[in-house]
Order: sequence, then structure tokens, then C-alpha cells
Amino acid sequence: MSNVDVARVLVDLADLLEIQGANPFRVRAHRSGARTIETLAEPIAGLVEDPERSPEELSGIGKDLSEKIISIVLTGKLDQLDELREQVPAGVVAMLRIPGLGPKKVGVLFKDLGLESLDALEAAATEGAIAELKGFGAKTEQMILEGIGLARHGSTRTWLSTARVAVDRIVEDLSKLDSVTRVSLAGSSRRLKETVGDLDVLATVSEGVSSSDVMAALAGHELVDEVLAQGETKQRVRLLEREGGGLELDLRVVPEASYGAAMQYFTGSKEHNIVVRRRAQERGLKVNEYGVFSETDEDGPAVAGRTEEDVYQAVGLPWIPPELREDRGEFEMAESGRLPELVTVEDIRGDL
DNA sequence: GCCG
DNA sequence: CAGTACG
DNA sequence: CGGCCGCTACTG
Repeated sequence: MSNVDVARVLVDLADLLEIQGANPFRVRAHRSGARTIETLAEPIAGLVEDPERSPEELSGIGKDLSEKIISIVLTGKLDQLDELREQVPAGVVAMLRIPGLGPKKVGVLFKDLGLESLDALEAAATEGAIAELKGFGAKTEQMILEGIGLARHGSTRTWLSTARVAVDRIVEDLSKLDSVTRVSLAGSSRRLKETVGDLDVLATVSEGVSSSDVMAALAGHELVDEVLAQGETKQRVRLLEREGGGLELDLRVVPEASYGAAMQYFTGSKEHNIVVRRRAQERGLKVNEYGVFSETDEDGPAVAGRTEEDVYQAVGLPWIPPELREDRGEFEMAESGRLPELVTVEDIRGDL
């Protein structure tokens, strides 16, 4: 059992617990434990077999998860997972991959309508049976029909090189608008992950300028297929099929003064952001995508947020390069002033 | 679920 | 408002 | 025991 295998069991368990309506924090604890195992620098099996040690020494893994991990390593399985699998069919778990369907709704579809597969779900949606459920409507039903292909397809990540072709054009075109002051790439594409799940673009407008111009421009962009959601500050669109297979793009529009905070937030990763926000709490501060605020004077002016350096400084850190923002040790490195110097394009002298 |  | 989504 | 990221944003 490799670390990845053990992590996989915990993730599967988390999915099933979630559909069953378990405490969200309990679900998160399993996911977090899985992540810890997956990113561990040594084989978890060694830790289990060494009588002097135990998975419990890992932060975020307590007595319960430790016992589960030991069982997985020693027997290759987990009884609790097998039991849950009998109660919740695989098809129901697959429904979670449909955008817009979360554990609560999937639970209702399974328990109230008895749907156990994507095929059954599609049939029910086609007949209009979904729209009659409470909490569901015609729009949800439509969403399901459109997303069911994605769920059947499985993973939908796109190579960064493919995604960049489309997003670079969009960034460039939006930059030309008079109403925006800057347009930047954020999210996993800014962190230079090899593949991206979607694209994130941040635009800033001058104080008091409406976001509607930028959003209208994106909606009408030649690479955009349809607008999936749109509000005052956020818009989600689907790109045309040929540009990386129906990639989705999130546009976020914030005032200029929030640029740094918004970039920090929108660049992620999620795990990294949670640590940043927790550090803020420890210092009597609150961080959100609009700035860093004093906890005691929430309505007061932001203490930081114009630049990313601002934000990191407010939580006692130097600026951390996007490529490292994964909560995989960068905080310890930053804290001790030992952030590595990253390789840049200029370092490359040739190509074999 | 884990942590303080 | 609850659910879902975003990093 | 209580708290666990966000004065998140958008939809129905």
C-alpha cells in the first residue's frame, strides 16, 4: 500500500460520509488526513511498522485516523469503507462530479428518488422528475443534463500549455478596456500547475467604477461559449469547445485598492489561503479578498490589501512565490527566511 | 474528525 | 434562507 | 468541551 493508495481510501471514505450527511468537519478531517499522507516524504508503511512510531505523530491525524491508516496498511482495506460502499452505490458518488451538485442534493436524489446511477439520473431529469423536488427547479434539472457528460468523462483537467493559449488572449483583450485598470491571471495557472481545472482571471476597476463593462466584454468575447453565472463581482463562463475542451473561466472584479488581497485570495491554493487566514486570526486580523482588516474594527480601513506583499507582511511573512503556495512547507520556509530561489526562464540555457 |  | 461554489 | 476561512459570491 503506497501513500497514494492509503490517501485514496481516506478520500473515498470522505466522499461517502459526506453523502450520508456526516459532520462536514469530520469529512474535512478525512480529506486533510489523506492529503497529509499523500504529501508525506516517507512511506507511511514504514511509520506504521516501526514500533517506536505511529501515524498519530503527524499533525491532523489523531487516534481515530491513525487506527484507520494502520488497518489500511496492514490489511489493504478498511471495513468501514466496504460497509459504506454497500449502502451508497458508486453511481451516486459519481453524481458529485456534476458541477452544481453537492452532497446534500445528491443525498436527496438517492434517498427520495432512489437514483443510483448517472443513467437513472439522466432519465429522471429528462422526464422532468427532478424539477419537482424541493430545493430543485427547472434550472437545476438543466444543469444536471449539461453536467452529466462531464461526470461520465471523469477527470476534466487541461494542460496548462493548452489553457494558456485561450486565457492569454482573454487577458490581453480585457486589458484594452477603458473601464479596467489591470487584468491578471490567478489561480492554479498562476501557480504554474501542470494541469488546471479551470481558469481564474482578476480584473480591477477604479474606485466607484461598475464591473458591468468587463463582464459584458467577457460575455461577448469570441472564445466564450456561454455565461454560467454572473453577479456584481463574479462571473463564470464556459469557453468554446475547441479551446481546451469547454474549459470554465472565473472572472473576479474588485476595486483597485483590493488588488493585492484579491490576487492573494484568487491565486490560492485553498489550503494555502486557509493558513494565511488562520495566521491573520492569530494576530487579531481578518483576511478576505478585499483586504486585511482589524478584527476589532471591521468597518475601519483595511490595514493592507493593495499589494500581495502587504497582505503577507500583515500576517508576518515575506511574499511567497505562487509556485510554492500549496501549504506544503512554504510557511516554515518563509518564517525562517529560507524560501528557495526558484528557477526562472532566464536560467535555461538551451534545450536538449 | 482534530486540536487546544 | 440553504446549498453550492471559489481560492 | 467549543471552534474549525471567508462582514467570500451566486442561485433557486
